[in-house]
Amino acid sequence: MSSENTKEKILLSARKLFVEYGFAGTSMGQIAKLAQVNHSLIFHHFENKEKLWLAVKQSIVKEKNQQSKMLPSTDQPFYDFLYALVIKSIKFYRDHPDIMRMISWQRLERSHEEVISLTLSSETQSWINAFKHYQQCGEVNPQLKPEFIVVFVLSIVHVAASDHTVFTQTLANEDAYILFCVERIQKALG
Amino acid sequence: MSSENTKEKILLSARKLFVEYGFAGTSMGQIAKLAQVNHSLIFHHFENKEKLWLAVKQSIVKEKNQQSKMLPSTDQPFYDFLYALVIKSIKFYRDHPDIMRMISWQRLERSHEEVISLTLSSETQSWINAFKHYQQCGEVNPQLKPEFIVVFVLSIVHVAASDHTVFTQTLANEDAYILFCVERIQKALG
DNA sequence: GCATTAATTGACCAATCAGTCAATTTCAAC
DNA sequence: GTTGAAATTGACTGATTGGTCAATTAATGC
Repeated sequence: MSSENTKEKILLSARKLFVEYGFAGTSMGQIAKLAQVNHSLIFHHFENKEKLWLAVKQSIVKEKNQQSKMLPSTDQPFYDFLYALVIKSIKFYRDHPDIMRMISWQRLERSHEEVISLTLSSETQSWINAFKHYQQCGEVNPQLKPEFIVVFVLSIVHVAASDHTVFTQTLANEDAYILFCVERIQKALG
Repeated sequence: MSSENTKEKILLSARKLFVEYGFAGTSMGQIAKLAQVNHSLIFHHFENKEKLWLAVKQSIVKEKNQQSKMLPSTDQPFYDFLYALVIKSIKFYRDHPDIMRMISWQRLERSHEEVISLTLSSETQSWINAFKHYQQCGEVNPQLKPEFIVVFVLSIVHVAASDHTVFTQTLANEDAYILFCVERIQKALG
């Protein structure tokens, strides 16, 4: 069963390089070298570069869907729920940096392809339902559109998890910022 | 003075292609073709691909600093200030899509280079001062760290301006969402 | 053990890559 | 009008690109 093994090796090497350097920035030669397989083997197993890219993307989608950040219980007070949600989301992004990078590459250099949609929006619906629940409890302002709340919260979480270097070179005390976010979101939605 | 003209043509074509396809995804041949100049002329005017990239980046930084989104007056009530700030920022991003794309390319494929820092953080200080002012007025909670406020607001604005397709395929009524953001931020910071 | 299928190899391809260079043209100053 | 410098050209390079293909090797089913 060396076949599946090498195919896996190629896929892993391709993933490493694609995530790091993107589609255009990665060559088949580099992938072969990293995977320590013959150049032509890649084409035998994955037809061409496009297909290999899609295979890598699919493997990331799969990983994302498997280890999907489960929603915290909605039985607890809203603040606890929100805190757990934010922490869990940030941890998820931190633990799976490939996903965010792949999404970014896709948006920049492969925005035309929609065959496999690699987005963060797949779990939106369960988030919406959770917020609706807290609106019925009276812990969240019932006049607010749940869809807006989700985008609002996700924006903040997304930047907190990975992106804040865009806005400030250094953000002293990241943990304090996360706490800040949770408290401000609660206040905003209450 | 055809010289400066062709140099400008090359720079504009390079910018168009770099912004669209990134560094690795753009070839000198493509640039020459688009600029309708001889291939070798590019090297005469810009030495090599790296230098050309830096020149493009610098031209974008220049444009950004010139047409920098001025801070709204802090003489008005906080809500009006905040609303103007958000609208202005979003409009700025929408009117200058090259800037955001270039920042994204830089972060993905050229994270090593810091010669010219193309960031959104250059105006952070004036934002901080504005928020401090409203904290003294009592319109913004004085216990909140101004640095945190800036990152918090910028996260929301950034996504509202360009990014929300990451989270939801379609966000019905974007204007309503912007209003939603302003109101929620005000509540969060009050 | 034999036949069939799949995995693996290395040689090869045309196209494209960034970059060089000598020769020529253009232009401006005197 | 001559001269010197800069702009422009086209031919060229060696390396790399994605991809093919026939031949060889290894694994599998019977």
